[in-house]
Amino acid sequence: MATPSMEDYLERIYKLIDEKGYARVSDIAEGLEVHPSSVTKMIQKLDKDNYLIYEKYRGLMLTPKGKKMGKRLVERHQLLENFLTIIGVQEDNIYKDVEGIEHHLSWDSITCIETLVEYFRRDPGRTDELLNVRKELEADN
Amino acid sequence: MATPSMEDYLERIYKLIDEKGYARVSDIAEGLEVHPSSVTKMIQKLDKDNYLIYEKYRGLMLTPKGKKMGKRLVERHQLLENFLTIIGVQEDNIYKDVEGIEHHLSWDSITCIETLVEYFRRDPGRTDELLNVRKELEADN
DNA sequence: GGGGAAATAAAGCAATGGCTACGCCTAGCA
DNA sequence: TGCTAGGCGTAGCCATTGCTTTATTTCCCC
Repeated sequence: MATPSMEDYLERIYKLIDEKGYARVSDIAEGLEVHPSSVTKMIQKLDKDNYLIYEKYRGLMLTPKGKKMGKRLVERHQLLENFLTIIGVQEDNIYKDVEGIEHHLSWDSITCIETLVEYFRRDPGRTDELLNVRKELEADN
Repeated sequence: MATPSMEDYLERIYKLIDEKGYARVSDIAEGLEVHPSSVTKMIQKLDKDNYLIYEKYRGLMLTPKGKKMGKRLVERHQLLENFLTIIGVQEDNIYKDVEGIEHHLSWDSITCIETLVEYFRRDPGRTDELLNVRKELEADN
């Protein structure tokens, strides 16, 4: 099983490859705000766990396993951002909260949240009603 | 700011006091599945941070700050369980997921989730509709 | 072929939390 | 009142997770 940090790296790597076609150590380091040496170490771990194939100084390639996981991680992150946005969490809190919880939810929960987001997407009136509940609760104080 | 583990202890302590009137080291240890010595250490930390007043061998008392926080933590835990239940997460996953995320959500997010839970509570038809969305999504695969 | 940017290796540190071993209190029984 | 068992406390240690620092290596391009 991947640790939270491994997931962060994998997510970042997937995104970089998706956007630029490759993932360099320095780009990964910059994105995650860590030093390059930390990246090298983690890449070696990800290689050992077969998420990617790593060749020193040459670069890396995601394995099918790594691609699949990376994709899920990126989608999961996006989903959670959408979810928090929909229910009315302030922009400033969203990023940190997603960072905090994304590694701790079962795929079962993720699926259910997906459903929930789809539920609100299908009928915007539902979001309005949610907002009404909010206003009422706020009025009660 | 309290660390995740501090929150777990505080939550447990609050619950014990609420239910039995007092919180003994051994009860806390049992509840959290740790050794008593770990409990003593953490209690000292919680005392230092003014969540409780601790007298060796005598027991402990939550301060107003500790009571307030403990209450919030217990309620937060319950809320998250309710939330996951409502959206259809399997029982077996709920406890671990709540354990995982409870320490990583801003109070803003908690409030929004509270609203969401209230939204579904007010009209059970909404839960039915959510279930319908789920069935449709499942059918699509 | 040499210089500099990028990458890697090795060692170490810091935070968090837990455990073991042992010694100390104190309630409750005799 | 005094003893003792069980609960509690202290000190020191360990593991994990990640990150940094420093020093070295490699690659690429002029």
